[in-house]
Amino acid sequence: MAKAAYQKRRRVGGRSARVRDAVLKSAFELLIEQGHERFTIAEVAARAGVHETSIYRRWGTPNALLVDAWLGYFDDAIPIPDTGTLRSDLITLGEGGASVHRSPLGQAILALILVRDEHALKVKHEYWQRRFERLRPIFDRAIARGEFPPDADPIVLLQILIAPRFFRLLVSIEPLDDWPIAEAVDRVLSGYAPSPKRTAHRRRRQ
Amino acid sequence: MAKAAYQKRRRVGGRSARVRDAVLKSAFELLIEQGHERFTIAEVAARAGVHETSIYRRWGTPNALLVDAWLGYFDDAIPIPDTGTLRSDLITLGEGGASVHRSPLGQAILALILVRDEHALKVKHEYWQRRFERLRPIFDRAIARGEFPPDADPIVLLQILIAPRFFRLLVSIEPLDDWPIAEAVDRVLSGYAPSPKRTAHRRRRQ
Amino acid sequence: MAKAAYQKRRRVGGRSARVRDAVLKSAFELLIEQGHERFTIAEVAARAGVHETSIYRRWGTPNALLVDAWLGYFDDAIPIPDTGTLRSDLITLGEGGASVHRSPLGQAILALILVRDEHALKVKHEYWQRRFERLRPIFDRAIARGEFPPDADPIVLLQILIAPRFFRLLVSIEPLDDWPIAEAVDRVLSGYAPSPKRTAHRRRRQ
Amino acid sequence: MAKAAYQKRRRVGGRSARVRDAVLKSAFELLIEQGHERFTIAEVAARAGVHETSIYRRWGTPNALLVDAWLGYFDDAIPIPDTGTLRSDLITLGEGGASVHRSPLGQAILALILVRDEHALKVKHEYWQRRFERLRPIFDRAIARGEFPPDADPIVLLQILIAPRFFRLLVSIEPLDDWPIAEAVDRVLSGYAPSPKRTAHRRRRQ
DNA sequence: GGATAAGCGAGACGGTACGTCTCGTCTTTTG
DNA sequence: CAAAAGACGAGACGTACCGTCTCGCTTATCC
Repeated sequence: MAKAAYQKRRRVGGRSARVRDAVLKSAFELLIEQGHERFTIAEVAARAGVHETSIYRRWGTPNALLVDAWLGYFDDAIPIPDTGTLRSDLITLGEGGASVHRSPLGQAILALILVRDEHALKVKHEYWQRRFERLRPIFDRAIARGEFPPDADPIVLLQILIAPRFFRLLVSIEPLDDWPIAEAVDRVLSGYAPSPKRTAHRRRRQ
Repeated sequence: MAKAAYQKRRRVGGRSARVRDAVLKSAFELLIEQGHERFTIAEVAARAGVHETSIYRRWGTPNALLVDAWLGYFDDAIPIPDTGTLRSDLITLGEGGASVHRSPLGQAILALILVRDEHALKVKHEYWQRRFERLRPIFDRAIARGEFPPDADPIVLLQILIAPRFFRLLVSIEPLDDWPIAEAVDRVLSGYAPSPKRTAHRRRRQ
Repeated sequence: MAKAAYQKRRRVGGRSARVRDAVLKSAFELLIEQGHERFTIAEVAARAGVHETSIYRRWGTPNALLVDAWLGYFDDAIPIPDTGTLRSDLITLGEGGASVHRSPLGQAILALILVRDEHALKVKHEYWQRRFERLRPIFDRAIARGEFPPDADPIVLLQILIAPRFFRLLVSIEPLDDWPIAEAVDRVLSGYAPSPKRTAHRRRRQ
Repeated sequence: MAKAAYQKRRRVGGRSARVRDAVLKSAFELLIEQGHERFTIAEVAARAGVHETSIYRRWGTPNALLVDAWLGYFDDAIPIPDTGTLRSDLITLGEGGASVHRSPLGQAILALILVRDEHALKVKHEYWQRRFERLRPIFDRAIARGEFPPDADPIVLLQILIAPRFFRLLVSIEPLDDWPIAEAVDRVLSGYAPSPKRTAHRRRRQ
């Protein structure tokens, strides 16, 4: 795994490691404090007490540094709920997401969205694949409880519920507070109710 | 109204108007061709045959120009459907959206999302408010046909259906083709079916 | 002569004259207050309550306006002395010059020196010709008193005595206070003393 | 040692030195060719084959560059004479000055006079102090020959003789050819003749 | 344990874009 | 119709940031 190789290479405490850690830490803090607009290599270097050139040598571009900082420090802020019912799990998830966006961490998320070079796109794609994978247990439990059809794609449901948050933040520019989380969950969940009439949509995603 | 006064002052065809139109046209074309990254005032000025200073005088910043160009030229690219059923209208809408994002116009839309200064945010908010207002007739007709409950907020439904497109484009970086438009419409629409069991959610939005 | 034509055109009291006077007045004040560096047409126009274009129409360039303002308002600040002896006259003259350069009016003088377009050069040349002509009576009186040889050129003497002031202000950048006015007058005047040994230099200037 | 040789090589042929030299050379040439009016950073950069930004980084303003170029390239163009008599030395000096002003180098001198920011003033003050200091040997020799009183300030005499040249160039706008160099020297020198009657003025300058 | 490779600090430079300032001209509007 | 008002063309200035390069030195690694 990447981390082991990294550990071996870095010999915790060496100068390189010190530089690397200081830069990533300063980068992430700067990202949260000032947002994407003011995220400059010069400022990161100054905060980290490191020369700009060292950053260019390692990361090459501000965006690569930004993505690296994001990856290193952005642990999944929203825990995976297990409340006993799917409806409640999904509502908890939605509320967690909204609260993250109200915290300063939200800056970092938005910042990353603005980065659209190839590397960042790849990183983000993989992040969300992992994220959805880690949410799958919610649906495994729901299926076991008979709350969710085994042949439906949970990712579609998740994206339907999660997407409006980003839509309102990024596209339509509306406050998140207005969004009726529970209503949305209920409306959408109806489409997954175990009804004899609705057997139409099978899993279409691999 | 402001527009009338402006029209009166500008005597369509005057030098100012010529400059303004040439700039906006060039700006929008550049935006579509090259995207946000390569959208520079110098290039717009060169294309429009206008001096850079004139652009700075009028718009001040590249972003302001970008927003103005977008407003002036981005007419609603997705027509408002009227196919006879709500389900069919919504699917048509979704397919229209997907096709727009596959066209070069999609560049312009993404470009605007990356602009997050105060003015741009205001413009985008207002654009989407109008957009949703103009889609309301779809639901008026559906209500008349008994396909949609009169006390539900159609905007919530619309955002649920539209948002995943942007989520996949901007956040999770997935192709739009994978998205099951019809399935999503059917799932969500179930939550609005005139069922005796589900009368819970009243309009909560003003 | 230009002045006559101007008088005819100006219609004392008309709008044009009002504009002209306001502009010249503001221009001269600005010149004295802020010096040549900050002398801009925009500022003059603002102070005079006149549109910039009006100034451009009349004067064409900032320098022309500056020269005109200088001409109109810079009356000879140093009176022509008549103290009874040539030595005393020249010392008085020198002290007058030094005191002018210590007053805000000195700004205006320096400002004009920095203007070196053709028109300004011509104006300045003529100004100094007139100035020297007006100082000639000092020497007429001195000749009558036997203090100055009738065949010497007084302008040479005047320039020798006046020039160091400008040299120190413009070239060697030294304070005027250090300059020994009386000593210089005495030293130079020795060369014009009616001595049997020195009859060499006749007038060589036309 | 290797390091010393290396240092030496680097200072002479390093990139920075190359840039610096090219810029100063181009700047001085431009100054002489085109005068102060057309002295722009862009043109200097183009001539030196250097990027404009590099000039801004080093010198900040056009004036600072101009002054630096002047300092670096304006060696004393007028040699210090030693002809055997003070009178002859001073006449030679005056003729040298006049001839410099007739050469293209005169452009550079006038250009510098127009620059009156703080730095330029300081540089010019120091330049003339040095210049006068370097002319002092003329008077040491004259004193030894009994041609100049040991207690008089030679700088006063020098300024009296040099100043008219600048006065006519800058202030009264008259040709230099008209100026009677020898007459002026003779007149002024009379004031320094070792006469028993004239013991008035002692050195007042430190 | 000494040679050697890798990385860092320091400083400049090339390059792109931005935004400002002033001058001078041109067009539009108005009295 | 002439002057006022307003916008534009032109060009220089100065700034910010990005990314590259060279050099000298320190640290880590390897034989």
